[in-house]
Amino acid sequence: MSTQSSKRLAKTATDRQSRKSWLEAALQALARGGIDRVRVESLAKDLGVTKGSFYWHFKDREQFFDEMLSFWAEQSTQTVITNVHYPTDPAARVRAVAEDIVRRDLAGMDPHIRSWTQYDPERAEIVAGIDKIRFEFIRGLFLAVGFSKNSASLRAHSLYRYALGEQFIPVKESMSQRLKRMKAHVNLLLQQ
Amino acid sequence: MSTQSSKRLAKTATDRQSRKSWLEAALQALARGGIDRVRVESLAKDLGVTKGSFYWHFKDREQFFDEMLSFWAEQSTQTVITNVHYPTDPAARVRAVAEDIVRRDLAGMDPHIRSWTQYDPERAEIVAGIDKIRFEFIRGLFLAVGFSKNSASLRAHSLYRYALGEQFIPVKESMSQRLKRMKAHVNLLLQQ
DNA sequence: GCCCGACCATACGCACGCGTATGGAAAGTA
DNA sequence: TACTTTCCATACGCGTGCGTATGGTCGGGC
Repeated sequence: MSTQSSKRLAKTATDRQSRKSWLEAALQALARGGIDRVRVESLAKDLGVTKGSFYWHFKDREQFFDEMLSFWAEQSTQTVITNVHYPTDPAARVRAVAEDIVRRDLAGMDPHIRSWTQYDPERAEIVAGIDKIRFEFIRGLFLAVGFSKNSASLRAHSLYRYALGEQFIPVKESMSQRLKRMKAHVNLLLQQ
Repeated sequence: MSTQSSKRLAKTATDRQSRKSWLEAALQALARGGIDRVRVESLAKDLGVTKGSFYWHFKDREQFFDEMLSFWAEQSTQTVITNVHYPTDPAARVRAVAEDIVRRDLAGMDPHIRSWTQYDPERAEIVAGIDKIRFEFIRGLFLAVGFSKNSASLRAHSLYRYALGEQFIPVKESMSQRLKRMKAHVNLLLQQ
């Protein structure tokens, strides 16, 4: 029984791959049309298979949604915090991270994830956890610059909320414009 | 034929009232569960009537959605810009408006409207129009303080995006906390 | 008192999409 | 080669919710 369950947990490589392709297709669909467009038969069509595959890999749509959120959370925190070969100068680090946020967010999933999970308390809680992690990371950057705890919190809030707000503005703007504004905004935050 | 059409346009008072009650119920439902929960039979139940009423007042769900958006846009721009007996001192005006934004947004429809219209280009365009109006209003406030065109634009962007980002943070925070942070943020923007 | 139009109730057809049941191919295992 | 496991295809039942068709009620003009 223990061997059985362990074998059950240790999925094969193709299994993982197939699951992953479902999740990736789902996030793409989410970004294009919201959670309402994430439908198993539609995704199956995109992947060139049928529902049979879906219900082999996943229990049902709800559990699939949970995995979507985990999938996003994982690759989201990774790209933000870990993958950093940023400058050592504290102020320069802030600028570099801010630029990265703009760049990542343009093709980002954040607004779609939020628009979706907003009405589901449990999932909203998970997103709030991600927010907290990111916030603390940014706050640490400002602390390193030399701001007081309160000042650093305030500036981290300003930066994070600015980035969030930026995502929900559906203006057709070039990335350079957004980058330019973000730089100016960061300049304000780094003052004094 | 002209009398007929004019009579068709001039709805009765109860007619208007009934339509309005449908729209108000719809916005409430939108705020609670997103556009997916805005369903005619559900709204009918809330209003204590049946679908018959809905399809008497509105053509179909899509047209009803259009009216929802118009309804929100109208009362949204009104409360933001027109209804102002704000201080005359420019800087004080900025602070007063910023506070009002926080207060209004806590019970606001903005995130729900955005989460909904985001995936519909035509409706997103309408929301973008509202954004523009608000932005210009805020920009005018900073111009009145004495900032240059560029500086005023930047600061208006920062303020508006901050407010937007704030709406999408589902943290259980008291209004006083949010107000406090907003004040601090505005202080940053009013510097120099 | 009759009629007409405004307003809503009731009942139905229909599409869409979820989940399930079952079959089948292909690859591994003995 | 027989048997099992993995993975997907096919077909169906079923609920939900939209739109429509039709009937009913009630007040206001003539």
